[in-house]
Amino acid sequence: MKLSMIAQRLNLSESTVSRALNDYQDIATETKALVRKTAAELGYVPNMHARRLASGNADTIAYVMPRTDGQLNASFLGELMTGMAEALTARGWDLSVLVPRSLEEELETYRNISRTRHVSGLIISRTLTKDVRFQLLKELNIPFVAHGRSLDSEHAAWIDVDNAAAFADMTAHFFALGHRRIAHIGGPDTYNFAVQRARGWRAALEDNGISPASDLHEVADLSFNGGAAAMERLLALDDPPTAVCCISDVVAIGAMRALRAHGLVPGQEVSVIGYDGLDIGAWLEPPLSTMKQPLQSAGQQLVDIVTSMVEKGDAPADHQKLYRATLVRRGTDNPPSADWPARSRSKIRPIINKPTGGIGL
Amino acid sequence: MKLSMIAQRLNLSESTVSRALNDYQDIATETKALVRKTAAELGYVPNMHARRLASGNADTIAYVMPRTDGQLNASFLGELMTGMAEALTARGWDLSVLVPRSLEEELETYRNISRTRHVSGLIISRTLTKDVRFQLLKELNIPFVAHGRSLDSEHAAWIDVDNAAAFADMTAHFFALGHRRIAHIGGPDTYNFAVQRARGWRAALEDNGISPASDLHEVADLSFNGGAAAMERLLALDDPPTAVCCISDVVAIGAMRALRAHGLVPGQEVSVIGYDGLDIGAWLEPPLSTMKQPLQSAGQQLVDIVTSMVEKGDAPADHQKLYRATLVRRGTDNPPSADWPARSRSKIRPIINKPTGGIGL
DNA sequence: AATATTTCCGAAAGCGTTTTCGGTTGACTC
DNA sequence: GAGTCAACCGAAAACGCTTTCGGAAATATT
Repeated sequence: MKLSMIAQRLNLSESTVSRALNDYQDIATETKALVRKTAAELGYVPNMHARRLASGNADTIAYVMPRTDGQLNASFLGELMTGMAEALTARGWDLSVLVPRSLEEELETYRNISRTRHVSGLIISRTLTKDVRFQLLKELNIPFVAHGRSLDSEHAAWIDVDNAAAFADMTAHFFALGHRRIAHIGGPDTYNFAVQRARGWRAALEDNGISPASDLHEVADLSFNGGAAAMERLLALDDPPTAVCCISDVVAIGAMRALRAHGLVPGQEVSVIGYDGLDIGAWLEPPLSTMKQPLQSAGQQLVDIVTSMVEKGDAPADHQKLYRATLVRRGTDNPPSADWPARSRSKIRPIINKPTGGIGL
Repeated sequence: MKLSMIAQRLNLSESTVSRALNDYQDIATETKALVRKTAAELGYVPNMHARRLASGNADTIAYVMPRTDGQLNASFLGELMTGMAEALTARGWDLSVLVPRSLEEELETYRNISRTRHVSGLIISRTLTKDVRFQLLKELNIPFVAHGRSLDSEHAAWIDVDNAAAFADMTAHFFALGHRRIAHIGGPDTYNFAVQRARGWRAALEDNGISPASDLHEVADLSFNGGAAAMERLLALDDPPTAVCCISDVVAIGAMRALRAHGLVPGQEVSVIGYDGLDIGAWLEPPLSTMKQPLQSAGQQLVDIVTSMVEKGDAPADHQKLYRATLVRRGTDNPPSADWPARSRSKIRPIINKPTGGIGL
């Protein structure tokens, strides 16, 4: 089933058939209809590789998947990729997945793409505060959109959540509940969202006349263990916090475990709010409050943006979109408790049972 | 940077250069070395589309991603895809992702692939008990490997976990702990793994001289809510179980919630074991015991199999591999409690607070 | 009615590889 | 020293489509 067969069958030239199928303007409307009809009848499907070789377009978007180092909130991944795949297949494009093993490999891959152009556009994620990829991709002239901002993303296309606003809201919410010692368990500065979230927390405190104590700002690994360890450090303070803003639900869950290990109940002595809106949070004891971002359509969005850039050559900076996260109150955010930390600190026991990886049968 | 340029530079023909780079036997070793050296120097990267058009090979494996309907344990997804992507890039192949919207669309996609061959092989997942895809893909002569078996997978390539053995182990473990009323919360029969797991549970009971009571076999949605609802039904029984084998961690987590809602503690009055080995389980209260399957290398495995089938034309049935899941004891599997269900059932309160989706700020 | 425009289609040159098929060499055999 | 064989390389035909360009027919313009 090649183009030539349908040409032969209709006594037309290949080029006419090709242009008819591609909706060129210089083909008579009836001819187009005829060609399309017989193409459908014959079950013709163009050969992608031939088409791509001839046209020079790859019709492929590659998603650069972050490596699953440690606990990545991969629930996220499924939704995102579903959105991307759907939007792309609707256009007849392909979704390809790249999982570079290192930054070097990633950059090298980009150089290759710029040579062969076997990928039309890229979607990158896990943006760093200082992220060399923005510069390189711009130089290489590869259309791309980032899921998350960076210091280097000023002239790039991106969609992101307003992390600062989200954490400002979270902090203000704690303040409104009556909390005054509001801590923040953040992440490494290398992640731009970590910087932004810390900034939001700090700004909200200052807005409410509180100067952010540096000992209330913990930096954690973005993992369960990281969250638990950070919370341990907060509890060891002379004047521990009554509320904690966690950079992610995973970290918050670790923090909750640390609280329980000391005989404390999350949302009672110490309130906790996470971020990401993971479903699992609703099933914890007590259910974890969180900030939910609207990522159901993010995949679609990202695809729309990058394909538009590829096809119409849009300026990257024309595609920058900021979303707002919303608070989901579930059970771990409550007014401060009267007897904390006033009550005897001796009640704080050391960790009892650190969760292990488990014991084989 | 095309093949011709490097040919010209060396005063060789294009075909010689091509064959040198592809390691043909009829090219002198020194020539090969020379060609490769200058190719590297010039930063030559072959044009994929040209190569694929000419050779007829797509060098692409497509992963048919299950739609994220409801709570899919997507943590799984990240690891799996990472494994696949790594194994493929090591070979210079591409990973493409398909997310069909419906079964019809999926089958149609396969027919297209068989026409254009723009995908060399497939990796399918979420296999159903009765799964038409096996038959179709075989007819279409598309190399593929399944992640999970089916009634129709006899002559196909697959890797899977021994679900029956896993649930037999789980059940036997409960028995060894002293439990006699051991329930099973399973999934819809359409999923083959649900059938197998139920079978394992039943077999282990019979092996231990217990005839599986049908009211101890619940079928649930594979979701938190499904698990909770199923556990509710079990608790409403005149003679409720003392232990529950759950088809997945997600379901088990829902079940735990239902227990708590009745003032019961998982692993105390009623023991619970899940399946999937989700990390999150270790951070629940109490930590959820589970069966862990070795899926870290599953992606790699799947790729190895399907590429081997594509390249060497291996018989599908030569690639069937069964893995064993292992029990991870964490805290919800304990000997039965003396005062359950003997103690007054009146203590079982109705549900207090069903977790909600949360309330917006 | 002659010229100028459209409208529509075919010819043909790519796109950058792979792969088959011979054709030269030079080395080996007897 | 003629014949045989390997070893090595080039010519050329694909692979199936896109796209430019020019030309013929049909229509519009003067």
